[in-house]
This record gives sequence, structure tokens and C-alpha cells, in this order.
Amino acid sequence: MHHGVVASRSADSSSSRHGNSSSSIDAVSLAIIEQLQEDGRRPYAAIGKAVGLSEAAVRQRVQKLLDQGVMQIVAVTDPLTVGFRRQAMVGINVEGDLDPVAEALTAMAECEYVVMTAGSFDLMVEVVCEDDDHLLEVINKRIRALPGVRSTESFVYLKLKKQTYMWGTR
Amino acid sequence: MHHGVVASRSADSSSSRHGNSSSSIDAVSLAIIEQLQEDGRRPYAAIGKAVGLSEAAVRQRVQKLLDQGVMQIVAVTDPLTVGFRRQAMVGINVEGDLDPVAEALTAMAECEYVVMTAGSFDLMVEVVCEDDDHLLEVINKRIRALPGVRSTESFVYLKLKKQTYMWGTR
DNA sequence: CCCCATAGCTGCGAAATCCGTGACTATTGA
DNA sequence: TCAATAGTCACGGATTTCGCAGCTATGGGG
Repeated sequence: MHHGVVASRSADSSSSRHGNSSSSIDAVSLAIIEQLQEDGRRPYAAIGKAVGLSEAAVRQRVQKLLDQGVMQIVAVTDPLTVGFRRQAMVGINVEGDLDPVAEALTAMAECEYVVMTAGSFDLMVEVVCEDDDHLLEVINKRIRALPGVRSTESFVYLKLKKQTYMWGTR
Repeated sequence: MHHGVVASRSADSSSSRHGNSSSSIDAVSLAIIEQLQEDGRRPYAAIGKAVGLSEAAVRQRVQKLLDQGVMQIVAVTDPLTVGFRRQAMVGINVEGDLDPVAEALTAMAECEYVVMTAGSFDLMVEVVCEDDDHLLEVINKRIRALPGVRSTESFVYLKLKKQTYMWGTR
């Protein structure tokens, strides 16, 4: 069973030789994804009616999309409501190889989101914490203590204005 | 998809008062959320068995969590796989009131994530685009053209290393 | 203290959904 | 031409979902 991280494209090594994994999803699968982006529990039959496919066909395509890691169906929550009151985006500058630092950040439970970037930061990390003390500890004691980390800059969240999951739905 | 907050609450962006919204979530609901974070389509009966509740009770609590906007069950995808090849985090500095700028960004389909921050940026926005031209157009023609935007700084994504939806699961 | 209202849980069918399977149709490549 | 593969459909039986009625606590009024 795979756990909740998308990203690992690696799953099927043979698919990488096509160079483009997007080739594996057609317009119909995209339509199925859109349906499930509106409601992750929508019945297969209803999806089938919407996209013009039988219930079984939808079910098999969904299973394949899940297996391939193209999509996952999960509950997402509002951190504030679930007891995480402090969030921040942290920009990081690294000396030398980025990978070990990125790996270390990935291993931290508080780091919800880790991305390598071009620009004045090498890495950007979204940190989710319970309170100020927790946030301080993570940034100051754990992230900045990682070997290779040259400097960090923090952007504490004041208000989340938008957040969607509607790609492909445009 | 990414950062997980709910947010769909965009409808009433004025709901800044959270009193203590966490008071409505007890340990059992948290356990239910954890179950659905592992698999958004897990049957109510299976969840009930895991958290020690009847199927009907789980169903009612899930429905309530959805209605309250505490949680949503959705499909999340890897943007690269679905045809969006360029993503960037954009830090923005604003002159005067942040709200109108934030609202305008929220209205843009390409802005997946909009947050007000403390620090050297006033706003941070995640932009999801199909290609370089599209990205350039959004940042240079649309975002920077907004009245009140003083300056922007872009961080183009090179590689997404981690992305989870496991709050409360720690 | 009693009574009522509300909220939450349970159990139980009936209806709907899920899921495995086998058959059918293209498409591909030897 | 003939497999072999991938994708789809159709059809039960098992499972799940759904609506409803009943039950239990909790919390005010009166």
C-alpha cells in the first residue's frame, strides 16, 4: 500500500522511457479525475454517466490511476481546525548538493511540502506546527541545524485565501 | 492539491474568526479523518470498526465534517502528469491594502494557492501553468499588472520532493 | 424535580454500489 | 494471418450506503 505522497513518479520504471508520463492519460481519464476532484466518493456509475463509460470501465481506470500514482483520493483538512495554528513557508539556501538537505526535510513530519526551486532560494518548504514554540523549534533547531544549510528566510502565514485541487478542470 | 488546507471556504473569505473551531473536533472525529487521509473511499463500516463506532455514526460524523468544511474528500493529482509542466511560487509585495490584490489573485484559475504572510513578502502565490509561455504571461502580464503590486519574485519549481496530507496523523 | 428539546448513537431492512469474472472488440507486432 | 495485449461491456453476488425509528444522555426552563 502506498502512502500519501504523490510525486514518486518512479513507480513504473518502464514508463519513464516514454519520457512523458502524461501520455498515459487521455481526455476520458482527465474527465474522471475532474469528477473525483469535485467529490472523491462519487459512485463509479455516476462518473460513468458523466464521462460516457460503463461503471466497470470507470472503476478499472480509477484503479489504474491510483496504482500509477497519477492520482490519490484523500481527505484534506483545514490545519487550523485540526489544531495546527502556525504555518510558514521557509526559503532555504544550501551549500553544495541539495539532495541530502531535501531528503532530511522530507523526513520531518512537520514539513508538509518540499520543493527544489530556481531563484534566490534553493529549497522552499511549507511547515505546519501546533504553536509558535513548535514552529520556532522546527525552523531554528532542526532546519537550520542541517548540514549544508547556509541560510533560511521564513514567511509566517497570516491568512490562507485560496486553495484548490482543480487542475485539469479549467 | 498541495498544501492541504481546505480552503474551499473561499466562498466566505471573511470568516477570519475561528473562535475555537477545534472544539468541535474530538478524538474520534480525528481518528475518522486519519482513516480517510489514508484512503478517501474507505467504507464507513471499516472506519467504524477502526475507531469503535457504528457505521451509521461514522456516516453522520463524516457528513458533518464535510458540511462544516473541516474536511473535504477529493482526488489530488500530480500536476506534471496531468499536463501542467511549469509551476512557481511567487512572492509579492503590495502597496496599501492587501485584500483587493489577494482577491484578484484568488480569482485567477492558475493561482492554486494564495496566502497572506508576514516577512519580506506580503503575499505568496503558487502558480500552475501548462508551459513557460503560460507562466510568463501569468506572472508578467496578469499578476504584475494588478493595481497595488509593487514587486514580485518568482521561484520556478525544479522538483517536487514531498507532499502529504497527513495532518493529525502524526 | 419534572418535562421537553436537542444531539448523538444504534440497529435494521431496502436500495444502491462495488467487485470479480468472462466475453467481445480493436490494435499491435511477429 | 494469427496470437497477444489492452480496453470495454455485461452480469450476478457480496458489500456498502442510506433512511428511518428508537434509545440514551445532556441541558435548560418552568
